Amino acid sequence: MSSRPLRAPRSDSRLQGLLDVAASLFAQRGYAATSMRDIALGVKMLPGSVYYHFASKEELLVAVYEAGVGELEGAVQAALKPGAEPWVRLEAACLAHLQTVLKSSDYAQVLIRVLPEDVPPVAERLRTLRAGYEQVFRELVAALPLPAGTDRHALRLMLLGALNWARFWFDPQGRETPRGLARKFVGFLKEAQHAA
Amino acid sequence: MSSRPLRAPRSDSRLQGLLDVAASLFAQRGYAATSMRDIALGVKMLPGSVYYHFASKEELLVAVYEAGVGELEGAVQAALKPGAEPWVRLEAACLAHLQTVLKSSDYAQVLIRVLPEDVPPVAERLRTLRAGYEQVFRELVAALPLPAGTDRHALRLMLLGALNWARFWFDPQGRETPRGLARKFVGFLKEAQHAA
DNA sequence: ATTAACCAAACGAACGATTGTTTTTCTATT
DNA sequence: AATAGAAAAACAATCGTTCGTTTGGTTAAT
Repeated sequence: MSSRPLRAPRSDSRLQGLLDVAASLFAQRGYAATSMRDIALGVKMLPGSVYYHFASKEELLVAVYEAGVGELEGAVQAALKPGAEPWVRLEAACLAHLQTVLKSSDYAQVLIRVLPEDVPPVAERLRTLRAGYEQVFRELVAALPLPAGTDRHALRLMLLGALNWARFWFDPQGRETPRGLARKFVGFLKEAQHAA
Repeated sequence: MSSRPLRAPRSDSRLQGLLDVAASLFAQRGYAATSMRDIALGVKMLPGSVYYHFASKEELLVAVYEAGVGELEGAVQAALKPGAEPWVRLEAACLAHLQTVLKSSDYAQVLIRVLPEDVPPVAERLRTLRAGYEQVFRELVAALPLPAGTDRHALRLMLLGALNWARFWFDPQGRETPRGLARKFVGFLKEAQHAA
């Protein structure tokens, strides 16, 4: 039954704008320092009206987190050429990650800025979302031709840590570019001997 | 005149306890999510009494930050043997940094958890404090025997990023140890060729 | 020795502002 | 006529902070 598909949400709905502003503020100020009023005013809504779209501040954050994972996964997948060498693929993924986090996406920045443990009621869902994304890097690192005994777990965490931390010092106006960083970071690891 | 030295501050003062609790809560929950009431209750004071010791929440954070820098600098300096090889010295510094941040010191964790930009009124002071500490790593990286053309700036930021990010995934109960991490992280970089 | 003065340290109580959220009412579109 | 979407107004709770007062120990003059 119910042959008619549910009516598509009104095209000019401000839901998207709401998410955008929330992502922007969460990314800029963090979760606790961002109020529902700030978000509402950002889309010229009244504070209470936000609750028509989201049941709580936490749920709003989860929605932003989901969009962030989506953007990151999309960017990384789009950058991965299937046939390429493992090291080239890893560098491409790092570049996509850096570009998304450092420039294009407030949503992706929230993934780095807001920690799951900051919001206990939804911490587990946030952790799951994040872990889902990081799975890509697990596979990329697993495919690397490395000396036996190399701790791939540590290598992945080192690389992701370096990438994520870049958010805190990277200056878009500066000389450093995401491309240069990705090349150097991966380059530092590439030819190491990795003695156990 | 007034030959007598000023009376020493009362030994059992609760100022230290106040700082300890503030550091612990800031490290655990972040700055915005920690209230002056939480801190005061932690030392069984009333909220207003905290203002006898610190003019504002921001100043309290600065004091914690200063103590954090002190602990980190102390730990790293103590770990550095003057004569040792550059790579050995770097690894020792990383180990000291990791141990302090991951285990012993709430104060040091605040340096990682609370970003200068989170507290605009004192952001510049926080940045200065942090930069002062990181100077040690500048020197350590500068002393490394590396191929000409290696970007030491990027190498330092990669290493520090990896170290700092460890705070977000490290599990004290797990198999990984600070010592093992320091050895692996530095090891990954040590024998790379670092093509420009 | 006694007392008056002082001062660090904290209490107790409140301030106005802001927080996340709820409820009820209105309005535009279908 | 029905409903999605937002306005309007308020709720209790909590926020950082201020202020007048009290306490207890130390110092200095009697």
